[in-house]
Amino acid sequence: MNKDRYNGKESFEEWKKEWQLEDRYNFRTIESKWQKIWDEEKAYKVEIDKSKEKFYALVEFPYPSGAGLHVGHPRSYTALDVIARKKRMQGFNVLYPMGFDAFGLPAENYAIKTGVHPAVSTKANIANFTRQLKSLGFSFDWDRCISTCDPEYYKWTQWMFIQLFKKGLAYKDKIAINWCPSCKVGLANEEVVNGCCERCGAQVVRKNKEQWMVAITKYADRLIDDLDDLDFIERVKSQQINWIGRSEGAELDFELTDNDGKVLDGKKLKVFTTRPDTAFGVTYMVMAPEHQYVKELMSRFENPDEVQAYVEETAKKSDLQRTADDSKTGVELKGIKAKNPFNNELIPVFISDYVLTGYGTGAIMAVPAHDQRDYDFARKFNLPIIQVLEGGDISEKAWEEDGAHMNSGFLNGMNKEDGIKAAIEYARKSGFGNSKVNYKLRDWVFSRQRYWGEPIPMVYCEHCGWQPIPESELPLTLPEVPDYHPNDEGESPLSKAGAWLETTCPKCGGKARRETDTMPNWAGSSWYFLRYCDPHNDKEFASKEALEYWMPVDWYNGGMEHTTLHLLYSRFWHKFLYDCGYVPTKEPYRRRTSHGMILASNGEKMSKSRGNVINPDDIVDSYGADTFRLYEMFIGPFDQVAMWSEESLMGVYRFVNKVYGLFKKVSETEKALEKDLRAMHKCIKEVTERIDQMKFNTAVSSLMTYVNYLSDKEKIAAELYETLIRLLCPFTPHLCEEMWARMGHEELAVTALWPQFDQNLAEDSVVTIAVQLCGKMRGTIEMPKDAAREDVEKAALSLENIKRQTEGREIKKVIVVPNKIVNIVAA
RNA sequence: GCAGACGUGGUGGAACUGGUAGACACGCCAGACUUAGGAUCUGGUGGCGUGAGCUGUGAGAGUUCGAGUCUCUCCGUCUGCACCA
Repeated sequence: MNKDRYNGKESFEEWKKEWQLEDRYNFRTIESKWQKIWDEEKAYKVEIDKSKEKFYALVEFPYPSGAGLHVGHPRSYTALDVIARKKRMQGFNVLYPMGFDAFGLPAENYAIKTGVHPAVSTKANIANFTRQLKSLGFSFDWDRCISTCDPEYYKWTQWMFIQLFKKGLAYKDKIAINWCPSCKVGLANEEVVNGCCERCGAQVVRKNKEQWMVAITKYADRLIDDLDDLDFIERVKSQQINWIGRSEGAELDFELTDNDGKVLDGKKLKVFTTRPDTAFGVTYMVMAPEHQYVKELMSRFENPDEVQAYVEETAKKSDLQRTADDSKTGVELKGIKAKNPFNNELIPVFISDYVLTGYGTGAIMAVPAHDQRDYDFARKFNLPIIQVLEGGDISEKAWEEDGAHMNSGFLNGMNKEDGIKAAIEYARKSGFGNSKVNYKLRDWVFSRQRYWGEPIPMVYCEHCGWQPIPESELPLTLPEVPDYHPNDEGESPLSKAGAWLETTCPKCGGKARRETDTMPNWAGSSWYFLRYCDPHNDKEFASKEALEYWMPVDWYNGGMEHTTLHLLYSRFWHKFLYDCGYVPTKEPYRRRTSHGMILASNGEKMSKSRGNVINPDDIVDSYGADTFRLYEMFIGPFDQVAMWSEESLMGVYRFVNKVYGLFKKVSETEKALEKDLRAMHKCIKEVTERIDQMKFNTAVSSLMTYVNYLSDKEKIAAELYETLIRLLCPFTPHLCEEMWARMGHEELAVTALWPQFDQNLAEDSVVTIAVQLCGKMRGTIEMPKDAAREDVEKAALSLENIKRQTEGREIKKVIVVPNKIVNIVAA
């Protein structure tokens, strides 16, 4: 017998004497007692058990920052903890793991400031997070805890990168990347918010650098199409689709010529357009200032100085400056023309910064009559505007709606769809173009000029180029470096790692140098849910058996801010592993939900600088973990933002104490009446359904209603109270565990069975029916459930109120909605 | 500008396929009780009206026996994307 459970007493009887004297709920001793017992008995440890149905609940693992847990974290963790606990009580084999996304910039910045090695501070932070998470009583299987900065973990992240490289999906390229001059680091498109660094807010500039890239664009179509079968909340789906930005159109070649129409050999200007059918309305062409032809043709221009000046001016601008100002600027490339392949007309060519180098081909055909941007530009530079779609007035602005084609040769009279088809067909036959799909999504910039990340397991050999290190040498561990500063040239601190850098080429055995960039912290989090399935495996990242049993994740909850970052990356990464045959499912997550943020009581974001941060430790200390958990579930609709309110928290605190106090009224001899059972079954039904629907706030109000009902009673039948304890257990496990033990149960409450409801008892036997006169409420009648229509009608018409008000009026019609309403329509 | 979500008491928010608007909680008011505790308990609480009653879900119209819910127009808030050809 576990003496801990009886507060050190020898028997249940002796312990009973102790708590019978207690009046108030002492959450401090009770919560820590059960946390210790759960820990010792490994109550949440889970193994593969094929006799049971599995359920994999997942929350985004935190970055272990020095600030500790934020009140936002437990909103997500408690929600899925409630779901995991309920599923466990319903007999599922539940995997609910936790770990740490431990590589990242703050640890490195801290190291720069203090000299403390990131590994040291990260370890301390993980210990603090673990303590905090345990103090909240989450049912994580701590034996499966992982950390992305652990070499045993990042060995596999590196291994997966090598697989990407081998399949040609990881490549080194010199491109203009987003460069944060403050962090001195390259950023992925997804990390740039409004032209600024997501992390520090500095304006991002373009910088040409050799970078490791990962070809996520190869998966663009599948990342869109496979969303169809997934149970993701709509805004996640639409944001991902929007971000990938698929658009169908055509690529067309426009030959470049000199002023007299003599074709310049090999210089065809390729453009992408979604409307090839408007080609007869093209009156000029525009290239991005970065376009390679600008450099290549410079000697031909009659105004090279002007062109060069514009190119330089554009290069100096940040992306933000470039997009903030939408007035059109540009320079004509004098001395060259483009030839419209549809009508062989010669048209001028410009450079302008409204054409982006990163999208399509970096050049456009301009149709000012039907595109507002082209229209603005044409007006400013006095270029002709030719209408080719009927229906609009183009004297003031572009006509961007649909209309039959005009001034368009063989396309005249066609609608949009046919016109596009015909134009592409013509281009294809004539050999100057074809249909083409374009994406806003860019390949993933995978290099970071940083210390605290996974080393990229590649070496450069003069003879053999980039080579992956042999897989037997993994993990390639992070070397020690004299200091953690990146330099202004954008070289990683690893470039100072001395002897570590020098190695031999795995192919030719000659001299080779290691890559010094590290991976972005989205790398480790792209596959962590796979490692949870088999976290201690040193032969594979996870065994086939474990992956086949546990995958996919059944329910994944996390922040909206990760929709186009982590969530997209990890779906891609997973699909890649699937294609290689390493994972059994083509998608990692079956269901994805998202919680709303928790704001300070005045509606502002909680932040250190505003000084309005609520520390979970303080709340646990003052009110207990159960109150904290329950409050976060009661605070409002789970998917919406919520404001922290200590006063509302008090209400929940009272409720928790009330449940404790109710125990005194529980009587073994008391029998539950039918009315009691109806209240109970109704509560079971509502709580069960509402948890599944993620309506935690109303699930809690059902429990409150039931508790209010019970507290009106003199004595409470044991059955009624036990059911309450089981229903409440996922929300407030410590309290429930204690009360469950006091009810005399030897097994843990967290392993108890989830109550079932009886549909007949969950509904009322007597219903209150509203009586309306011409749609206005006049009174109510009590009727047995499913009473006959005539009886209901009769009862309604005999209501005092109705009699009085219908006197002398003709009753035209009586509408009876069973068990709901009677509407009497009178003249 | 584009896309999406939303708008309900003093406050957070309930209301399943159109069917008693305001569940549950906070706050407030009145009372009880007390070895004073973050007390607790009882009753009340959308607005107007002594009352029967009237009125009420951002504004206006419409469909319907009946609209918070459906349709249209407008106003407002939030989120995401933003010169994507």
